[in-house]
Amino acid sequence: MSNDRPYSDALSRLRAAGLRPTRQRKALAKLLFDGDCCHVTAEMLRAEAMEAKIAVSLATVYNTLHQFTTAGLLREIVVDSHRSYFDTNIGDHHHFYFEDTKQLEDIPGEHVTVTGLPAPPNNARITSIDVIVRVEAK
Amino acid sequence: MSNDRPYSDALSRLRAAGLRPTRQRKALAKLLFDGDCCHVTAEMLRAEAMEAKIAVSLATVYNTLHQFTTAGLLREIVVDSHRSYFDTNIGDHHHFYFEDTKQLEDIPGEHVTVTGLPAPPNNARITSIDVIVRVEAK
DNA sequence: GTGATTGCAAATCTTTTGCACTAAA
DNA sequence: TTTAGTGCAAAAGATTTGCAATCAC
Repeated sequence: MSNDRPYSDALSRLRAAGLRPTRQRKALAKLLFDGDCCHVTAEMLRAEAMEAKIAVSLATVYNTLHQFTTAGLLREIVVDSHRSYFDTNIGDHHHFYFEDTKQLEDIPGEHVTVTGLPAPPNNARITSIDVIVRVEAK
Repeated sequence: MSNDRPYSDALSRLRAAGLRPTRQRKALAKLLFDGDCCHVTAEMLRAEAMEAKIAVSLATVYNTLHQFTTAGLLREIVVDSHRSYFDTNIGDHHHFYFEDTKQLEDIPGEHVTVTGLPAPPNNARITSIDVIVRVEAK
């Protein structure tokens, strides 16, 4: 519990996920999990990396985001047909989406309940229930 | 209430929306609103049109879908970051999304209720609340 | 006739892929 | 050393745009 061990944290997340901790993955994990931004697109993460003087190609950013998502470290949020958002908050929650600014904001999941849903057709299994509240500036 | 006046219906929808009833728009409106398919992508509608021997360019299909959406005749459903779906059902309802087959199915809205939502931040106004239930074959 | 609409092809944007190169283990 | 991971540039989709030709009114 020292004042500075974000790096080892990113490292342990990678190890736990069985992902080889390469320079790029460690750097991106650090940006994602130690940063304050929890909703990112590939382009945004790429920009953050460049700003932090970390050399990562866009292809690697995409690969990494998907690997992290598959590993359960990230969650993909679908709110815009042209852009993929990834969320570092993998707990149960929903989203406000500001259509003007294209920004996402978490809605804690504990209190949100969806009632009245019918059973899925042809005994399909529910993967997830996403609630997107689209808002615009008044 | 004769047995066949789908055409005039499509026509009146266009007129009501203030859209000039061109050959393409009438044909697409007919396919959309008289057809039994209520969730389409641009590609799907294009294919339907070609099958019906209606010459429409893909660009016009896109333009038309957006014009119809803006006019309130269609609603865009965001469930997949790589494809835009348009829904001819503009009433209050939600969706099942079959991730395997990439198919949408309506969930009537009357009985579905979302409770526990906080008020939107910075007094933003709610545009819509979308509930997507993602399912996969068992 | 005149302005809206269309078609086509090119442009754009996001995301994926192939493959030679590099780096973990 | 061996295998996974990376970068780049090219490919692939989906969607849009520019502009001349065409159509509705």
